[in-house]
Amino acid sequence: MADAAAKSAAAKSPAAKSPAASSADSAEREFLASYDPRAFPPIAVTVDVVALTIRDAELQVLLVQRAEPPYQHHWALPGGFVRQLPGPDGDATEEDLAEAAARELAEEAGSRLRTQHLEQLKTYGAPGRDPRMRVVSVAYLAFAPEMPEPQAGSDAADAQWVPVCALGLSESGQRPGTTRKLAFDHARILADGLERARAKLEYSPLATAFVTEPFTISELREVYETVWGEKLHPGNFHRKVLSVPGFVESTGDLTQTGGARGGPRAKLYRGGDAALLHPALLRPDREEEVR
Amino acid sequence: MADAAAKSAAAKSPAAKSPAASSADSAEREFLASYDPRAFPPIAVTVDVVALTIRDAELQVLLVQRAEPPYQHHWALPGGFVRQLPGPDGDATEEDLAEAAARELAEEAGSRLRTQHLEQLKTYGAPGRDPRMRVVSVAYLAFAPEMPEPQAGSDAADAQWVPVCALGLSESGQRPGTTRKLAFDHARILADGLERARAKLEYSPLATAFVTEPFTISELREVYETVWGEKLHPGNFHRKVLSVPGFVESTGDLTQTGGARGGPRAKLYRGGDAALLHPALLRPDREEEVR
DNA sequence: CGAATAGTGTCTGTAAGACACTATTCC
DNA sequence: GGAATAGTGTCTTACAGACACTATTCG
Repeated sequence: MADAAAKSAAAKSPAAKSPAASSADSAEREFLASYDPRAFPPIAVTVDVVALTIRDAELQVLLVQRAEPPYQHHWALPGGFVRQLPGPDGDATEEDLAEAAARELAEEAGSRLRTQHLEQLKTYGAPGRDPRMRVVSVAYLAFAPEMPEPQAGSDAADAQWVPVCALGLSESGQRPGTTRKLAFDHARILADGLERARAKLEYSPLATAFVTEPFTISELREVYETVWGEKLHPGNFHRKVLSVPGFVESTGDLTQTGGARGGPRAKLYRGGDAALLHPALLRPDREEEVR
Repeated sequence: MADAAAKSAAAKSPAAKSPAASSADSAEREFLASYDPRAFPPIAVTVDVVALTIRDAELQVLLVQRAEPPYQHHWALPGGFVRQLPGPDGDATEEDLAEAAARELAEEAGSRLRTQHLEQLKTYGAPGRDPRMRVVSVAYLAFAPEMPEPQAGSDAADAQWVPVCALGLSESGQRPGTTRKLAFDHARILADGLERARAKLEYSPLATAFVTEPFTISELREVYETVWGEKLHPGNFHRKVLSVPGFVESTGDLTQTGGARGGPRAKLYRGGDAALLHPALLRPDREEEVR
């Protein structure tokens, strides 16, 4: 519906609203819509990424430190403009949104970051969310297994994994004046990303994106416990995971050693072929169920 | 992260990648980012709306007929550009994305359309999805109760409720060359909207957005049956709905008459205060559960 | 009256959670 | 040996779905 701009111009003059008039000047309006894109109100399109991982038994998010104002020195989600690169053949090769998100992640967190999953989260376009101009940001959500080292940004002032609990945001919405305050509306984007992640663990096999294969059922349980922030019953969790068809499949191997604090060696698994978990692993006691 | 455009320019010259260089010319880059928005690659931002209702016991979607090329005479989802209107005080009053979606709906379907629910669906930004220029479209999903008459568009060539089954798209993806082919990637957007709607009926009280209050349990069941395309067991459905706290609440009244083909008068209900259904009303036999 | 519908009762299979228990391994 | 963990068994409760049944209303 890109020609709606022409229609919107027509709407401002009441006479143009009649069906008879709408085809008379259609050629001109089409010309405007087709060949003068800069006549449109400038709206910048960016992508921002909520990249989550589990480090030190904590849920952590990748943040970069802003070098420029506004929000200079504040921490923000990695992200940036969707590009229109000149392609190898001289044509304008354009980036898909997901590609742009993956690129920003690689640029700002280093290419060592291997993301197991990248999905679109939500789009944020409230006027004034960027003080300089109208910016519509398409947010993505990424999951990564535990990375061996903190990320040194290759294209950002600084990049770090930060425990989400250190950011002082409650389940939904930001608590004011606590620790680090994120730039723009990134606290809200992060909160939405966290809620999405928590919900997706219930009915999708995404927990496996947080661990490296092969993994044990206990490692998988730690993912759930960390993301949900609740202790789960080890025995029941174990039985439940194995009862979901396609969630995990056995490798036949065992861990080399038992647990650090004792216990037998555990069987090893890799992710199965299920795209949806059935039955789902529901979060315990959700009486809240917003009324 | 709107200043990423400056960064992206810097990234093209390798020297600028070093942290030392990044603060030297920061003032200039900030100037560019702040005051020359038209220097950015032009990306148009539109909103498109998947507006669903139930008419004649069928799930129908609101479509408008395109008056201009490309896709002239094809049907498309209502939508259009996000505007930057001059406000009453001379300031530029900008539209929020949801406001833009609601406005397009009113303009193209008439203000009589009262939407009970409007939520963001997904954003579509693949290069080439509009043949004229780069267009990123934020899609919204709307639910409306049965409207008394077909909508005559106030700002579109033609607007109509169209049964989704007449559009020849399967559960996901479009079947080629069947009946009416939608413009752009709107068939995919519609398919995504349908899947979202079907899923949301399971765990949210959104079915009530398709009926007018007060309603009977049977009317509510028809919503589920129509959206899911499956017959449900009347007795079990009845008991289940009433067992979910806050889903519906009784008005104490009865229908004036029994069913058209016989049966006793039914109790009337209105929507309750639940935001989430617990337990959820899951779709029957979903063995597919994509493997 | 016959057919269709509103609403309830009952039974079965499945799943969730609580609890208990054994076997294995670390320290 | 003591403590912690892997994995299994069992019991209770809750819920989904199948089926049966009554009562009410339309034609």
